Amino acid sequence: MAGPHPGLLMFIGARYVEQRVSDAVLAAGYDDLTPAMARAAARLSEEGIRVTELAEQARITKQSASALVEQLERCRYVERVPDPSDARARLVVIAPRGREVQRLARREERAIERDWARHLGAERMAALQDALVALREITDPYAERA
Amino acid sequence: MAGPHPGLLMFIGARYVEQRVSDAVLAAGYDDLTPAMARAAARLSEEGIRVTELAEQARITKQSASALVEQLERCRYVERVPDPSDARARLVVIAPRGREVQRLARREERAIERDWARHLGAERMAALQDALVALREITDPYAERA
DNA sequence: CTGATATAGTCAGTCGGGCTGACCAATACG
DNA sequence: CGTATTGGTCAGCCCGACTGACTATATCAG
Repeated sequence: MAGPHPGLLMFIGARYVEQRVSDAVLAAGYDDLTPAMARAAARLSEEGIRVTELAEQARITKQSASALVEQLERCRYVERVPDPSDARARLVVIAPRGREVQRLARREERAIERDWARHLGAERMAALQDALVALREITDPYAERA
Repeated sequence: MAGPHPGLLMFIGARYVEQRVSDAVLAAGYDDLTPAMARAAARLSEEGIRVTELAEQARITKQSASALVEQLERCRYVERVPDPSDARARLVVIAPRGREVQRLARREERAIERDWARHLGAERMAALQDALVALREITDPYAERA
């Protein structure tokens, strides 16, 4: 009776979202963005961030983060500028091309939410969101930012 | 207001489950099981399955599946026996050592469910499960088995 | 001030786990 | 039968993680 484990169901849902967003981005002609690049780029803004900090947030090594940023730079999704407050560091800043993709991705995410709400009904959708947020308190104690 | 996207929240939850189960398995001394091997092994039973079929279910190529089965066999988690109904094929069958790990993993999953239920309360937990199952209808139309 | 330590980042090398393409062996079928 | 299909392997590639060793700058204690 138990049915599939909620962890598996969440995995399926998460995979669906990633696939659909990635398809939308690809369909819009951004064919040089790998999933790993996209995941890193999602955390960038005009503000700028250091490679080390990015690595911590994404929970990868700074070497991996550095490699991803390099690719992103080559494809003109980001730029690297010197950090005025520390000569050792450089800030990774989102570039216009990167912003476009971020906007696109967010639009697709909103579309997914609408689809889900339509399928579940507003009430169950709210309950889902509520439970997921509450669960995060114990599954992600170190609070990664959205 | 919008809050984090449900897809991201599901990703966090799924990652938590995978990590915790994998930790439990490791702590029990099964240190030669990689995540990919474990994912493949989860789909095996005494019944036996062909590599090609396993590949389809896991959505990887038969070459990848074949490599994983080879590793699993080397570590004595599975055995390969000839398929009596087709001389080309061989059946991948779970071995005793593999069964042990499966039992261990299921036990940990149940523990996670208890923890989650305690944190959310029975009602919200049920609502979560309900919504996730319903959502699967549109996020996994080709119905992968648990 | 200076020397020790910490921090930002890179270089080099490894590994796991996906992928494609080419291929072999057995089976099924017109 | 001969041809197409199917189960599976072999070979080679690539991406994205990892560790370890290193440079350059910053910071802090004495």
